[in-house]
Amino acid sequence: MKFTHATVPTLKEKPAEAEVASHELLLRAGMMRPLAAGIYTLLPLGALALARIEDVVRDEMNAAGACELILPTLQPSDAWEESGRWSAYGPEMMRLADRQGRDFCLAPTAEEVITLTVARIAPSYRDLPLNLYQIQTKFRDETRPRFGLLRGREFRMKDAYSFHADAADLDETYARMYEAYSAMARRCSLEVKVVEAATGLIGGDISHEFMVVSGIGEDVLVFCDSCDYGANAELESHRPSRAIGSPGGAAPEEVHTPDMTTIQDVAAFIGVTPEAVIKCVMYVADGEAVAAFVPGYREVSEPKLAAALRTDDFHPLREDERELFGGLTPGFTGPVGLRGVRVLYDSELAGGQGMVCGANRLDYHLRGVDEGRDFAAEPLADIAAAVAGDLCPRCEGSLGMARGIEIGHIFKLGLKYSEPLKAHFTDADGVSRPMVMGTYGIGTSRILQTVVEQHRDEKGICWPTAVAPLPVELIVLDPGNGSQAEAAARITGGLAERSVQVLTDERSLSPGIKFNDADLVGLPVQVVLGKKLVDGMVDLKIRHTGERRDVAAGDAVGGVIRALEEAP
RNA sequence: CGGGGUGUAGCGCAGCCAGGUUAGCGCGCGUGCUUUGGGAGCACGAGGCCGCCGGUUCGAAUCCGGCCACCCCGACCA
Repeated sequence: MKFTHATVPTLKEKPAEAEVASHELLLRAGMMRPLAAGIYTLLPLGALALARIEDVVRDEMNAAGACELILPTLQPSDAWEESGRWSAYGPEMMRLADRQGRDFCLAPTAEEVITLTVARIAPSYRDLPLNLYQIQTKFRDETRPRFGLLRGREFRMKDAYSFHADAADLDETYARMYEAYSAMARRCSLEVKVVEAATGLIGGDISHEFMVVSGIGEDVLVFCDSCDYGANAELESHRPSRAIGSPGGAAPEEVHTPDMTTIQDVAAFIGVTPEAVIKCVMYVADGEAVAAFVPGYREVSEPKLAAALRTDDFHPLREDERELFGGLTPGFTGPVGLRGVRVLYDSELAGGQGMVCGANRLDYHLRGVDEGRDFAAEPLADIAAAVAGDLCPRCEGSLGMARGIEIGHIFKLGLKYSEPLKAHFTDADGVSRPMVMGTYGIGTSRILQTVVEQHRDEKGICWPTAVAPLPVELIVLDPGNGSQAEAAARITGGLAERSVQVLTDERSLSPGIKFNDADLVGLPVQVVLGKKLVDGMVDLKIRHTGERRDVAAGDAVGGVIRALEEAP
């Protein structure tokens, strides 16, 4: 493939829109171009890299016994109405109407459609299990698209759906998908951590996310330093390592705390640590006032709060909603004597003694408050976020935090779709039962950018061989030189016989430009044809190490093959 | 959704505050010559609804209003 034919519009300068390295490099290396927010054209090299990644995914799915199919991307609302997600998915779904005014969406995922399809073609337990997947473009009208392909509104994803006669059979496939996903990441040279995750809009009981640890990740992860426990912060569980409260004993006493609305201020003023203060965060959930209490050194976890409240429709109290709390003031609200609002206490508050909290009176706090005696922490719920140093829920290790890029997510769905969409089968006893389902997604375009994020240096991308758009770039320094052209043809032909594709840069440009473009594009092995060819030598460069070798022109093909075998 | 920022040639930017010649610079692009092992030199040249609509003015890239697009931050921690 010629460099010019591949249209590789490299950029010398960083495009203004690129905030993260991988985004910048994909643009500068001429692999993609933006069309609108979160929507990109993949140019030939980008399309090739995506194809390599999707080949890996396809290969592992097939090896795990799944079969590929193609589902419609344009889907009628009916299916989504039946599952209840037409409304539940909200504004994130791209919706449109046809000329008759019938509602459709551009599919963000495909549980409904696959379930309806399988319901009609697999009536018997003899037809199960099934594991069907597709690799397709998906659409989600993200609140805030960003970081190039990492959070796009149009993106590529492999989505698989499995159907089983019982939960044990689902467990088996789930485990196989877990292994397949690990293998895909490995083959893409991505190091993943698997964490327990919330099931969100997809639903179901159990799910695991495949995360690439990265400072630019949008998810916060919690890990144990001694066992394999790992969880997304949105549902982690932890055991506190610090004690709350303070030495006390006496009855509650009001303290004048003018203008002290932060935990820090109040704790310092009264002479206790934040561990002794009860933090009250005020929310409005489904139009009702909710006071969430957590230890002063922690923050409320809104994803956990949503789970505890059983609603997503809540937000922190706004100025104009104060009357819902009977005029109580943020900063001075506490559990003692609080009435007329819904309350939730973080479990850690149970049994706290000698606590400090808002007095429900402007500019006053209470100290010497004991849970049980002065107020009852009911109901208890896990609504606080973890802090580094908390203890593991499973062992004696302690928890640390990291950020991660979610590349894959697998779910045990159970009956969430098969019941409403009536995906029933007849079991061996002649009884009709809903199928037990699983769903497994992996973002291939997101992997594309994640690979770049994890494999690069100051000069450009360093593609791992397995997913490089092409394995070799051949740089012909003087394309007008007959012997160089001849050698280029011979080497390209020799490599083609071994199924090694070559990107040939035979542009009439100065060498520096071609060298720099080659490093920017980052194919694993570079072959340079230049002056040394007179002495029968060519240069070979290993991109990821920068190592250069002189190789006899006659052995160039062998040299490249050897170099590719060594490259990661 | 809330807040902030930016829209001027393919890319990166200046010009705008203090309105007034043919709207500039670097890179890129075209032609010619010279160059050719890490982003070459000279010469000539092409390329702009100054995001869109409206207003103010003798005159608007510049001032005012509205809209659109893109980017960033935040989504309230008391």
